[in-house]
Amino acid sequence: MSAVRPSATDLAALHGAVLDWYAVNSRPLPWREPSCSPWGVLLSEVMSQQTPLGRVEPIWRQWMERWPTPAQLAAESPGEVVRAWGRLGYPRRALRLHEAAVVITERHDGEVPRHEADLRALPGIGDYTAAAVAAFAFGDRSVVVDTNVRRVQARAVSGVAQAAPSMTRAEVALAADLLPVDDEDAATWNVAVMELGALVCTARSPRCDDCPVVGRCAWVLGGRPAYDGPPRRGQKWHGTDRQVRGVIVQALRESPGPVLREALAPGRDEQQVDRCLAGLVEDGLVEPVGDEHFGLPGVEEVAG
DNA sequence: GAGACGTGGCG
DNA sequence: TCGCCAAGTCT
Repeated sequence: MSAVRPSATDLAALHGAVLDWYAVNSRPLPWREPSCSPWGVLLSEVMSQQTPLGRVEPIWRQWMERWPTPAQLAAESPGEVVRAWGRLGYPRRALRLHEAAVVITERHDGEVPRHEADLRALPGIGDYTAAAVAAFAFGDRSVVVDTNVRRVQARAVSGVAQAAPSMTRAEVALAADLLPVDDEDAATWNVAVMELGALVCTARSPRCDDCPVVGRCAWVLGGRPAYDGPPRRGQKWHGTDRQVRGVIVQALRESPGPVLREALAPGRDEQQVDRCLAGLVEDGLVEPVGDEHFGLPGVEEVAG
């Protein structure tokens, strides 16, 4: 990626256009309310990893109702947390959220840490989420780079149809260059660029007619050239361990207590089921109970 | 750094 | 229909 960097004048115009657009077009998500706690913000960010926001919102509301503080989640059994995760996907996130709640309770006096480095040290919190929580919960001038930001930057600044398969240092450096100097503007800018990527500068069919920066978009100005980088690795699904793991965990979510091994994933290859079970136990998502049963961790009541 | 890791909706 | 994709993280 070339080290394109807009001039100060262009940068100011870019900031103005995007911030104005956001002021009018932002979605009223509950975790964007000023009254939302840092814990609520952290929850929303982890739930949103690789997951459409529409699916996140109802679960987020349930969690905030049930566990309004880290200490309350920490006091819950991991299994009930995995159950409450529902079908959001990647249930290890639920487990890590529980672990993070324990760490916050024991080492941070029950308060979500406000510094990016401390956030980054929590289980399940990577570079993106640490920066996002620091920015959105505490108003930090952190550099937030997610898939939306990467795509908007790729098009508007670098002039290519899409970003590379994995994030580069150059992309982070560019995002840092684009960040407004003012703290408050920076925090809004971070969420505004993400929102622009989510609503207008989308992956499939970007709505350039509705874009506040179409007039200064390097990709549009360059005639919207097709992507010519390395292909993204496609994810297999049918028949994979991943699918069987999903079947097993869902069966356990639907049962009040441990389930007989044979009833976990009926009709599936036995060897594969055993392998997946071993992996799930290793991950802490499933717990063996007695000789032939498996349950969600810490959920011991036997099904009728 | 490549690959694993859920789930469901959309073009 | 079916591959692509969605506010990534961890090993």
